[in-house]
Amino acid sequence: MINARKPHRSGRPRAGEGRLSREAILRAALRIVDDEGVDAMTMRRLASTLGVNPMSIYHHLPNKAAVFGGLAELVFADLESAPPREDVPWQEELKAAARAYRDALRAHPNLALQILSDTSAVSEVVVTTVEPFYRALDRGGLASRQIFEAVNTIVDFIHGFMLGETAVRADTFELAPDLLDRVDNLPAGKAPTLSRVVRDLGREGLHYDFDTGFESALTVLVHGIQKTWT
Amino acid sequence: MINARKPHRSGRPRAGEGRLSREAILRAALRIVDDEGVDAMTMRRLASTLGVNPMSIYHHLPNKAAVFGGLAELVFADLESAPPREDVPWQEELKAAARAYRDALRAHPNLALQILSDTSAVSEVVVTTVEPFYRALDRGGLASRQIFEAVNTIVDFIHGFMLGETAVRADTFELAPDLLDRVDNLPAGKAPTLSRVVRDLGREGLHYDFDTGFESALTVLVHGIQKTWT
DNA sequence: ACCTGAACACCGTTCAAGT
DNA sequence: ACCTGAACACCGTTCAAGT
Repeated sequence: MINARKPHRSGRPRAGEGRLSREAILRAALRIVDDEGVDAMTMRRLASTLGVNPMSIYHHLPNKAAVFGGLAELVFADLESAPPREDVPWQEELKAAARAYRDALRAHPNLALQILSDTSAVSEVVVTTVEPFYRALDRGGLASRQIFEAVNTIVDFIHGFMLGETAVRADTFELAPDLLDRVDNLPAGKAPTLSRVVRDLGREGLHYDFDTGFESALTVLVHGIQKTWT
Repeated sequence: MINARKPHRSGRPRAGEGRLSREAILRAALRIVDDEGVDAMTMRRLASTLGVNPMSIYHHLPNKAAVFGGLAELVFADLESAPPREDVPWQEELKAAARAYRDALRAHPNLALQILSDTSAVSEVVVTTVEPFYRALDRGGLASRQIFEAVNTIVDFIHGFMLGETAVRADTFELAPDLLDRVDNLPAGKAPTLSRVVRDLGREGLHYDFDTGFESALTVLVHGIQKTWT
């Protein structure tokens, strides 16, 4: 219970004292989520951080879901300012859009899962956030329907990727101890190809690097879009 | 509180009466999740369905997270029996693996999000479940490292796709009313390409079909893998 | 209009006690 | 060994009352 202030006594806030506002509440909520994770972000905890009665929050946001919805906005707000770049091939522009999108989610790892699983938050925010993808693919000469499908594919990939990335703390993690063990403990012949691949990679020191994995996937996706639709 | 049985009186279960077991608990839990969603699946509710004291469950599973972990196993268990098929090109085998993986998750839409966001559940289960992907790509002639990256890309895509698909009830939903409205309400010039594409699609009746979107993405991914690594 | 206090209907889990 | 009952330390939210 760090940062807790005494609740006001009843009635209007004293003059000069910062009053509660949607923005102040969301800022405090984001801090809690970033520092301690989504489970720590309870309405009671949030109120205590703000030095306020739990119920006061409900005058600015209708419920807890709305708090997380507001946080989704906050996270994607950083993303809207990416400037058009016509000095690189459209393929590079597309990759840049994907990297920016990933970075926005990565800036608040504890929040990513919450955002990705909140339908209304995602759809609300994705709309205003995908323009760079659309622009790049438009420059690539794709038809509207193709642009639409391609963007969905890339965005879905990024979401799935972030699910994995934000679930793990480090940028790089050793699959070897974990994965090799598990594969070795499988009944013989259960997953022969998987076993062989994992052992092959084990030799070169099986570590997984998220940046490399992301770039590798972007290459595949861009190649695929090109081959399918240009 | 449908299906609730009277709790036993204290002591051992009467002879002949089905005793509590990990399996019976998980089956009941899956039923609750499928019927009423993850939020309804509380330990107390689960116990009441089983006609048992809430604490009895803890003798078979250490906590609530373990219950959901067990459910993840259950869902993926259906997947392990897919037979090798060498009568189709490796590209088709790869797509078939992806479709089977999606179907397994789709069979329990309410559980999908829970599974996807549970790191330990996913990693535990994915290992035994990805062999068909590995086999297909091996037949495609990719090197171990490339197989590894390609599988990660596809699986991440499927996860992201399922995030979207399971968040929405219907197989098909009309983007038009929602999306068109939202795009029209954007400040002029904010997202010109997105606006144009959405209006283009609006003309042909902008509905989104998950099956079509999934197949379209598979084509892109397979093409991309081919172009990048073969 | 904005904030508070008490209360309601829940949670997951620990712990000691029953048989 | 397996199950129970009571209790602990929480939740989100409603509602009536304060200023």
